[in-house]
Amino acid sequence: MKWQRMHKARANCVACPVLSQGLCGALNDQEALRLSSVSWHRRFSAGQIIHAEGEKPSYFCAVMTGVVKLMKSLPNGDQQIVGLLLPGDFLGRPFGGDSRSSAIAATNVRLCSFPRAVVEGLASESRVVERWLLDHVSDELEKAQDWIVLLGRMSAEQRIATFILSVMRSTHFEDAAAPKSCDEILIELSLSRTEMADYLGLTIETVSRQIARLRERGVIKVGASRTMIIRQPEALEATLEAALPGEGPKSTVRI
Amino acid sequence: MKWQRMHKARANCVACPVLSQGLCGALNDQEALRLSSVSWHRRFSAGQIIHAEGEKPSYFCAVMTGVVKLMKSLPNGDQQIVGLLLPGDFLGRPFGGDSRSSAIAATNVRLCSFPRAVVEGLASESRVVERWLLDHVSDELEKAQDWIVLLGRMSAEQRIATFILSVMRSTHFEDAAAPKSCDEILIELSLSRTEMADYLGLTIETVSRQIARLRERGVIKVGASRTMIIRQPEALEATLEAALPGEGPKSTVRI
DNA sequence: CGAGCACCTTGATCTAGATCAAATGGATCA
DNA sequence: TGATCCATTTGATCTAGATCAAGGTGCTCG
Repeated sequence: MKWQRMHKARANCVACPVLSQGLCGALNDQEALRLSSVSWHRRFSAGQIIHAEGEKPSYFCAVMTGVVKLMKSLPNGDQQIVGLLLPGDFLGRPFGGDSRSSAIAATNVRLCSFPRAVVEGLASESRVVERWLLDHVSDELEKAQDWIVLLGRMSAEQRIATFILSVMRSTHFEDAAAPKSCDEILIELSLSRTEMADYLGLTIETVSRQIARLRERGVIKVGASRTMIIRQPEALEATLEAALPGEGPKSTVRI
Repeated sequence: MKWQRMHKARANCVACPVLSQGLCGALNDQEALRLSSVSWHRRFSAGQIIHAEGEKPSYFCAVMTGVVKLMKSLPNGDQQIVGLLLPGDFLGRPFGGDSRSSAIAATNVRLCSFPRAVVEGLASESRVVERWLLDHVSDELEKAQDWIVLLGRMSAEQRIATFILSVMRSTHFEDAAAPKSCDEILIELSLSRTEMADYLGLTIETVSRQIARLRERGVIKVGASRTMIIRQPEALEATLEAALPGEGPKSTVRI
C-alpha cells in the first residue's frame, strides 16, 4: 500500500517541469514522496488572482504550466510587474511573512501547491532543500538586478528587444553552439500589450509602436494571438549594443 | 590559550554592526569563534573597487562602516547602481559563481572579510547560518522589487523623495510611534549627485534640479558635504501618494 | 594666494516617450 | 449577420526629463 502510494506519487510527477528543473528534482525519493503526498494541483485561468498583496500565503506553489506575474500597484492605479514566474519557478517566500506583491495568472496556469508547513519543515530538515531555495532566491535577485538596469538605463527599443530575446531564449534554449537550423523562430509572448507595458515600465502605446517599428524593419513578423516570428535575432541583439559603432566609451570611465 | 583566542575574537566584535544586525548575531559562540578567527578587516576609501564584475570573489564580506554600491555598466558607458550595502549587510553570493556586478566603495568603508570556504562550510553545517542567508537574500530581493517599481513607475520627484526618506529611515530608525521630538532631521546622503543619478535612473542635472525645488519649497535645507536637513518629512511622503487628492483611482482596477 | 580640479548648479533647448483621442480588428454571442 | 466588447494600432500633441553648455563653489596643492 505504501509502496503503491509512493509509486502513484511519483507517477504524477513524471512529466512535471518542477521535477526536471525545479525544487522536486533536488529531492531524494523519500523527500519527494513526502512532498507529493501532500501536494495538490490547482488551475487558474488568465487574469485570476492567485495570491493578493499583503496576505500571508498558506501554500507554496510550483508553476507547472503557464506564466504567473508578480505585481505591485501604486496608489494612483499604475501597476508594475516585478517578476514573471515560468514553469519550474516557485511562488512564495519560505519562512517569510506577508507577501509584498500579488501573484496573478498571466495565462492559464497549473500550479502544484504544498502546505506552507510541509515545505518549511522539509527545508529545516533537508540540507538540499534549503540550498535549493537559497540558490533559487539568489537567481531571482540577479534577475531583478538585471531588470533594474533595464528600467533605469535602457530605451524603449532596447527594453522591447531584451524582452523578446528573453522570451526567445526561455523557450528555444539553444545550446552554446547554436545550430541555426531553422532561421525563423516562432515565439509566444504570453503577455498582453498592457502586461508588457507594466513589465517594461512603458505605456501600451509605446510598446505597440516599438513592435510596429521592428515589424516595418523586417526584424520580426507579428502573428495572431500574441505570437511572433523572429527573423533577425541579430538585429535585436544589435540594438542592445548601445555603444555607437566605431566609438569607444563616450568619456573616461567613471568610478 | 584557546580560551584567550576566543576571548580576543569576540572582543573585536563588540561594537560591530555585523554582530548586532548581521550574520554574526545569528551565530552561537562556537560558530562565532570559528568565523572571527579567520576574519580580517579591510579598509577601502571612497571610489576604490572592492570587487570587479565577472570575477569569482574569494571572500565574503560584511560591511562594518560606510556604504558599498553594487553597479553594472552598459556598453555605452552608462552605469546603474543595482543595490547599496549598509553596515550589517553582506557582500557576495554564497555558493554562487562569478559576481554579476561590481562592488565599489561609495564612501570610506571598513569590511570584515571571511574566506569563501569557511562561510560556505558554516552554512552547510549550521541550520541557522543557512537560514540567515536565505532570509537576507529574500530581503534583498524584496528591496530590488521595490526599486523596480521606483524605476518603472515613479517620477523624478518621487524618486528623490523616496531616496531621501529611505536614507532618513535607515539612520533615524524611529519607533512605530514617532516621538517627533526634534523636528529638524539631519541626514547624510553618503552619495554624490552622480551616484544618486545612477541609483535613481536619472541624470545628474535632474537630481540637482529636483533637490533645488525641494529646497525652494522649504521641504529640505541643503548643507555642506552631502548633508541635508529635513524640515517637512510629511511633504516628502505626500509626493509619494501619487493619487490626486479627492480622486479615487483613475479608472476601474485592472487585473 | 591663485591655479587646477572635481563637484554641483543653473540655463536653454531638444526629444523620447507620455497622453489624449480615434480608428481598426478579432472574438463572442444572440 | 451584425452588435458588443475587447485588445491593439495609429495619429496628433504635449511634457518631463535628457542633453548641451556655461557658470559657480570649494577643495587641495604648489
